[in-house]
Amino acid sequence: MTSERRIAHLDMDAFYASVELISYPELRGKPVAIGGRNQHRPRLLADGTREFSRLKDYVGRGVLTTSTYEARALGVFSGMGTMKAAKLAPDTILLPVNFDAYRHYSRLFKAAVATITPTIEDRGIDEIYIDLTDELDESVKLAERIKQAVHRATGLSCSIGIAPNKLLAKIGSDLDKPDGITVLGPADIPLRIWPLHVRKINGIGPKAASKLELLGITTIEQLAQVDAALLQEHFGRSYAIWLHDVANGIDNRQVVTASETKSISRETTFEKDLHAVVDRQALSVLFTQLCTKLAEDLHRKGYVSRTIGIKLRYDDFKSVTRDLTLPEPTADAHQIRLAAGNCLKRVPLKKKLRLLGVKASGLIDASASIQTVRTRQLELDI
DNA sequence: TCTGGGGTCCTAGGACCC
DNA sequence: TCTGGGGTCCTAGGACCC
Repeated sequence: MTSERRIAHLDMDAFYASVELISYPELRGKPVAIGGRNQHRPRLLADGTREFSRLKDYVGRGVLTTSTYEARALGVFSGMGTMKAAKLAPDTILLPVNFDAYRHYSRLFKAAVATITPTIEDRGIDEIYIDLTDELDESVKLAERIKQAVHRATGLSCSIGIAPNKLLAKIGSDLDKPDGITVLGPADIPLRIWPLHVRKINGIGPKAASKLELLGITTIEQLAQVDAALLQEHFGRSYAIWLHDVANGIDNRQVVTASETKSISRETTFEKDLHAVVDRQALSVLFTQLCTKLAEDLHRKGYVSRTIGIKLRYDDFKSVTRDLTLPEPTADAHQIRLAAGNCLKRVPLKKKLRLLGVKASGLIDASASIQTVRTRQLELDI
């Protein structure tokens, strides 16, 4: 017999923006957007007050990472081009991203949750899943305790959804934001899940959603009731089965508490598009810098990599990748640069480029790798 | 004034080996 | 000489997520 699971999804409220407000409390209640580079760091004036950049001060490429709820009310959202946001709401305060601070608060809130309950799955910097099945307390009580612990540790609020699986818990945490608690059971599927747009399902992105829309499907209810054969025609067997399951609230994924890093990468979008021939010198310098940073990342995290890859994005936004598996794993900047250079030779370079990236995959624990090298050395000696 | 950076997972074809 | 599957590795691209 299987007992009903109890899964929570915890999502920090406007996380990056909320962390910034800890440093700049005078911005509380104002529209604030996060994005862009360091020249938009606030300046301390002689009278002790701070002067902030505004969206209208921004020039160049880039998107907003997030915004406060006040900015969202003006139509300024994460992922939006900064220039576009500036047109909509020119006087919105602009702050540069400060990932070190976000990582710090991320560690704090996760540690706080861990003092309440141990089975936690990391889902990035600002969200986690928690398996509460073995906890004794009632769900709302538990959620309140977790929220209190997070608030004590960080001063920040979060929203929590509790449901029989990850899919519903994730949808639930979004239903009462910010600072909410939502508990969903099977009976809530037709009442509270089916009226929602299919995009609320984690795993249905823009492409799948617009394909569904062409079939006349926009709500989860319509997806739940569509003929299975029609879905298979348009999406292939396994994705069609998955769509049908999630529309009916079915999701058997476990909460996974440990996972291994699969790849590490560095990429950069240029201020202006560059051409492989005309801007050869500048590109080469950037390319080497990326490889050096990647090598540092590998060293710091204790990995060596068997497969080095590159990514290019052209001015028409199309991208290509190439990769190369090496005979021996490496974390050496020069080796990485050589391999990446070889990859670059296999790519068309007529169009202008807007992005260049380098990636290390096939990661092996560096200390384990030393062992295999020693073993091989011994075999050679024999 | 379009569209960042760092990830994961899936699919699919070809090489190669048994 | 021709004809098989199966399994694994490598590569490329794409969708999606935070």
